Amino acid sequence: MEQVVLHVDLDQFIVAVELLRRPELRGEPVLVGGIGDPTRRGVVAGASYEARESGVHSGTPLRTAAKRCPRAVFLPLDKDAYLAASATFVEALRDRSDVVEEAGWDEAYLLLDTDDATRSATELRDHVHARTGLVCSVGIGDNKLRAKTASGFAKPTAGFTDTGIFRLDQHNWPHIMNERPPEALRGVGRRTATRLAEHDLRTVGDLATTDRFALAEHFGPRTGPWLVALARGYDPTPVQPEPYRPRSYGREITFQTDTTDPERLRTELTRLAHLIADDLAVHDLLAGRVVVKLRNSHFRTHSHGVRLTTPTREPSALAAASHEALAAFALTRPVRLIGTRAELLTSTNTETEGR
DNA sequence: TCTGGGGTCCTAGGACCC
DNA sequence: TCTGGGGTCCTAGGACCC
Repeated sequence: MEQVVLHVDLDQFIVAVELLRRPELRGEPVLVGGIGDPTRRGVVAGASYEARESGVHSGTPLRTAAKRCPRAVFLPLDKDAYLAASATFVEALRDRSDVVEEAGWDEAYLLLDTDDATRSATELRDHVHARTGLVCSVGIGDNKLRAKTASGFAKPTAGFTDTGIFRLDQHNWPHIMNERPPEALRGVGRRTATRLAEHDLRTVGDLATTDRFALAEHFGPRTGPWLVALARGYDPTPVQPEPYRPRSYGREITFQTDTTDPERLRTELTRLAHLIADDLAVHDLLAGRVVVKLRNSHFRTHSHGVRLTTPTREPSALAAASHEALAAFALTRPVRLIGTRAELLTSTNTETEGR
């Protein structure tokens, strides 16, 4: 008997949910994003494997996607449909383990005691498919980081296996990972990879053999050592079965055309503040601070916050605080995006190591 | 690449205090 | 008031993820 961490990741989740109700689109390049209109501002949220062959991925601007893949079928985002599918997915996982941690709509970690991890993973895939109609990839690991990384290799597009299952542990981690770029690590993006390259750290192996304290000098007291641990495949964070507790609720919108009208900004903030107030009321929560975010026509993002004198979820109070925060901006350039976010009262945060 | 919307966490730097 | 050093708290910005 051994205990393993499984990372279960639904394949092309958003598109897969759409195909369940539009089976005639199976095999076609399908792109989901925005309101389904590629002439409007927005990005791709879900791309079918056929569409990805044309160089379109999640995050690609819709306009660009339409140029690269003129045959593509564009569909609007249907958040409620994905939430419903996600709920069924998590139920299916809970049928098989008491320790399940959701990590977004389409992925989760779970702890499993088993005599045969591969067989259990296969059985889990079948069970998820039977309950949801969706296909998933499963990573088996000795911690969350290795399980998550493994599920990436288990994907049909990764070319490692056609079983939908891959295993990473302390024994094969260096062999599989050391020659790859640091961006192969979850948590290392392009910016960090560039900074690492400036220190001649170009592979996971390079990073794994670096002195943690030397790296702390350049990347900060927590981030430096954390990066080295990541490269070695270490991850002390436990699979947390406790329900997720949000720290903030926010809303933002991108204007179809940039605006310079301050009254329009205030009106928009009022509307967004009311939506957030509804969220807080539904969850019976109070805000302690409000932060307004603006993105200008140069795509530079700035924010200003206001502390609430008394914690509240009153729409008028959240709107007033948002307007107060807005007044702190210089407003020298046309505004592309405006948003506001309510930070919840800090419920005595319990310290956990890692990230 | 004319670049959404929802989030989380970390860091630097200033204010303030002793 | 020709001014050190350490600690804490807060804010804005940035990196990253799905």
